[in-house]
This record gives sequence, structure tokens and C-alpha cells, in this order.
Amino acid sequence: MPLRIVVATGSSVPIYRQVVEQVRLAAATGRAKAGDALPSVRTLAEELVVNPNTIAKAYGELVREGIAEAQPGRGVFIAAKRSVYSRAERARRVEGALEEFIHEAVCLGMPEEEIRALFEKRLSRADFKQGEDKP
Amino acid sequence: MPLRIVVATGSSVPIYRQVVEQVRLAAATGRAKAGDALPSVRTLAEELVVNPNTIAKAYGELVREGIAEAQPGRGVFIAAKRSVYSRAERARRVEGALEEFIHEAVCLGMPEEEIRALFEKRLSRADFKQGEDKP
Amino acid sequence: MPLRIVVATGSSVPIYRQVVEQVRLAAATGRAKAGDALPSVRTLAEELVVNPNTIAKAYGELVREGIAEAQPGRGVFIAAKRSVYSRAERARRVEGALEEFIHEAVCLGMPEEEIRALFEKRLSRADFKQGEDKP
Amino acid sequence: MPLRIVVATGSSVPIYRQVVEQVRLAAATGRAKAGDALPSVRTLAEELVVNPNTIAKAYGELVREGIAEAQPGRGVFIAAKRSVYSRAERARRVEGALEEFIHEAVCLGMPEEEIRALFEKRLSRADFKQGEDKP
DNA sequence: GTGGTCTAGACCACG
DNA sequence: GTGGTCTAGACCACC
Repeated sequence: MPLRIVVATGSSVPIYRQVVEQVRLAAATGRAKAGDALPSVRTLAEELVVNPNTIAKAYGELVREGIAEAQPGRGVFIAAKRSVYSRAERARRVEGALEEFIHEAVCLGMPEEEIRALFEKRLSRADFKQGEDKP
Repeated sequence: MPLRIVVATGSSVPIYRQVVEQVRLAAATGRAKAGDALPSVRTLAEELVVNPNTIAKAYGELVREGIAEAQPGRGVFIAAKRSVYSRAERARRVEGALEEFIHEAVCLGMPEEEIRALFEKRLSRADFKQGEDKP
Repeated sequence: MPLRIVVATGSSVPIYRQVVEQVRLAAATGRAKAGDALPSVRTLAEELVVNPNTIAKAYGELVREGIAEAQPGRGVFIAAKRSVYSRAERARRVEGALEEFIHEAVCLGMPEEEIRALFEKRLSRADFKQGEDKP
Repeated sequence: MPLRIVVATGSSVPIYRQVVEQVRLAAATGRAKAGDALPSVRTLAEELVVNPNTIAKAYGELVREGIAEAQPGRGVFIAAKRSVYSRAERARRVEGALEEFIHEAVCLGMPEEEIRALFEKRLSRADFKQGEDKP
């Protein structure tokens, strides 16, 4: 089973980003293992009824990030785990989302304990091994 | 004093959103009270050296959110407090941002404790009384 | 002077890569400073007589790498230096080129001392502060 | 024994290039001598489980480089040693790869000593007698 | 005006 | 068949 990818075409988050994040997640949680093949650009494009370029853009990003490797003429594969990201690099990348969350909450007048409670509740639901797909 | 608004043109967050959030925050924290006047679109546009359309768009959003009320020919005013937000209403509104943050972090392979540390660090910097605007 | 970019359309290295590397280099050597504006996508596309998408692709990569920041409606700017890359990340990224060089040299029967001499000669010509453009 | 050739289908370097480089190396190091036969296109293709076109392309390149000679109807053979390469000729051939490596490193902000350390580490792993093929 | 996303379709290298 | 690059042109959000 070559990794199932689904997208919500109605969403405001770009299709190519949805693809990138699903693969990134699958690789991070171990659902996709090093060497696993991704669906071919054209195949996935047909399946999702989007333009092949959109998929190519997503795969290109995964390759540049080192999460996948492209073997021209053969396909795209999950790369050997390369110690993932450094702590600082990870922090930098989620910084924006954290900022947005705290800012929103404070703007709405949410008290500190309520923010923390919400955060802990969600964190406890997070799956660090297998899933994390929004149900 | 008709509510001081500042924007960072260097920031990557859209100017109109900066304006919206500052007013929203001021209303949420009590810095701006019901009935207080917002600066006129043209005045504020000149002061911030931005396009009047940008301010108009921000004010429009505030009106749609029920935070401000436009009184044609007179100006825009902070709306009567809609009983603030209920706990559930607040939770609903920040849910998306929380989701995004946790999702991003997990995708990048960040372990639970690291996510919590980042969150607490940022939370400790938050100002629950007066500011929260990115300096 | 908003950073001069030139490309060799005849080269086998993709145009968008040429653009990425020139900007990356300029940022690394200090020739382009944080906050400096890049030429607009459309402007540069006209100047280089290439499709705007090609430039957009290059800029997008720079943004994802954290070298530049896009401010929709305003333009693309060199980002504040974010501690650049970690040592390990840098090593990972040049690994391929190093491998290629050593492999080529060994294949051609070049003795160790000759490889080292060639390397040191080229390294001594490298400019770590201002230039590095292939003359 | 007609020269053993192995390829790593998992590698990101094209198969035909792996073949070219192995033969080139074998010729450079003396492992393959002038007049030695290369495996036939079809034999090798079957052995490596790759498309015959791929092997034909590799052999074609070797012939163009003067490393091998095709004798129609008989097969492909290692060419008479063209007095190996002169020092200058060797230098010219690896120049591009060296340039690429140094350029990349400098672009990424890698300091001189770090570049040298990386280079020396890799050089110490190089095998100047028999292998150099990526295992 | 700016950048961001997507579609459609082309050509090339690789297998 | 595979992915990689480029062109052309569209629509959107933002200023």
C-alpha cells in the first residue's frame, strides 16, 4: 500500500501544502518508512483530480526538505531518516504557528490558565507515533 | 485620546490584520471602551502612511465581527460589549490556531516535552493586560 | 541598488537555481543585507526574459529556506539573519557536491596530493565576505 | 573474468552514470586493461535487471570519451590507454565539480576551516587503488 | 502594483 | 512509464 493521500479541495490551505504535510507527517510518525514509494506524480494528480504540476510542486518541496528523494525515471521515495531537524530548526519552523495561537487567545481575552488547559488537552490527543491525521 | 494604533510595515503579517487585531485586543482588554471612537479612515491612513483602502478593509472586518459599529457620517465606534465571549466561544475561535501549531510541531518530529517547553516559554512572555502586539 | 541578478540561459543549470544561488550567495557574503528588497517577480522576469513563474519558483524556494521573506502586496525582502544553518545541516547540503568532486578526481586517477593541491588553490580564491560570483 | 559491475538501484545517481563511472574507474586504476572486454549490453542488462537501453547509453558514453571502443559484431572493449591523462587534463576535468562544491559551501555560509575539515574527512575515505564506488 | 496558487501543455532526461 | 523544467495565462489576496 503506497501511502494514501487525500486532500480537501475546498480548503483554504493550498493543495500542494496539504500533500506536503501529509507526507511529512507520515514520515515523522513512522507510518511511511524510508524507501517507501510515493504515488507517482501523474497517478496522484489523476486520483486527486488536480494538475500534475501541483503534485510535482509538493514533491519538489519534500525533496528539498530532505524528506523524500526523487529518482528520475523511477519515482519518488521516502528518504533515509537524516536525523530529521535540529532542535533550533524545528523551533524556528513552528514559531509562527505558536505566535498566532497565543496572540489569538490573548486577543480574545482568554486567561492564562484557560489557554494552558486548552493546549494540554489538545497535546494529550496528539499521536507521536502513528496517526495525527485530523479525523 | 482616540486609541493609538501602530503597525510594523516590515512584518510579514498584512497591515489590515495588524489593525484588526490591535483594535480587537484593545476592546478585549478594556483599553478601548464601548462607544470610544476609532480614528477616521483617512486620518489613520495618513498617520500610518498606508493606503486608505487598507484601513477601510480593517474597519469593515471589525464591524462584521461586531467589535465596532459604523455610524455613517459620524465615524466608527467600539461596539457595546457583547458580553465578551463565552468560554466555549473563545475556545472555538482559537481552535484552528492551536490545531495548526500542534500539527506542525508533530509533523516536524518535535517530542512532547519540547512542544510544551516552547509553549510555556512563549506564554510567559504574553501580556494579558495591555499589549501582546508584536513589537 | 536592489541587487543585480544575471543568468546564463544557455547553461544546463536551471534558471531558477541560478537565481536562488545568486541571492543565497549575496545574503551569505553580506552583499545583500537583511531588509534589502529583491527585484519584483514580474520585473526580474522581464529583465531576464523568462517566465514570471520561473522567478516565482526561485523566490518561493528562498522564502522556504528562510533566506527571504515575502510580504504579499509589497515585495520580497532579504530576511533577518536567522543564525543561517546549523553545522550539520550545512554539511548535509554540500555532501553531494563533495562526493561528486572526490569521485571524479579519483576516477581520473588523480593522486591524493594533487587533489589536495587543487582544492587548496581554489579555496584560497574563495571570498568569504563579498564576492564569489563566478567571473 | 570480464569486469564486475554493480549498481545501486536505490541511489539517486542515474544507473547509466554508475556504469560509466565504474568502468572509467576500473580503466583509470588498472583494474581493467586495454583490450579487456566489457560484458555485452544484453548480458549486463539482464544481470543488473535494468533496461538494455540504459546499458547501451552508458557504453555509448564510454566510447565517446575514448575509454572504450566498440567493435561492431564483436563487443565493446577497453581502449588502448591514451597515455592516461596529463596533469592539466585531469585538473580541467574535475574543475567543474570543485567549483560547484566550493560555491555551494560558501553560499551556505560555511567557514573556510569547516570546508577543509569536510574535504579532508572525505578524502581520507577515498580509495586510490581499487574501489571508490559507493557501496 | 505586489506575491501565491493553480491549470494546461510542452520538452527533456532517465528507465 | 518516471520526474524536472519551463512557458502561458488565469484568479486571488494584499497594498
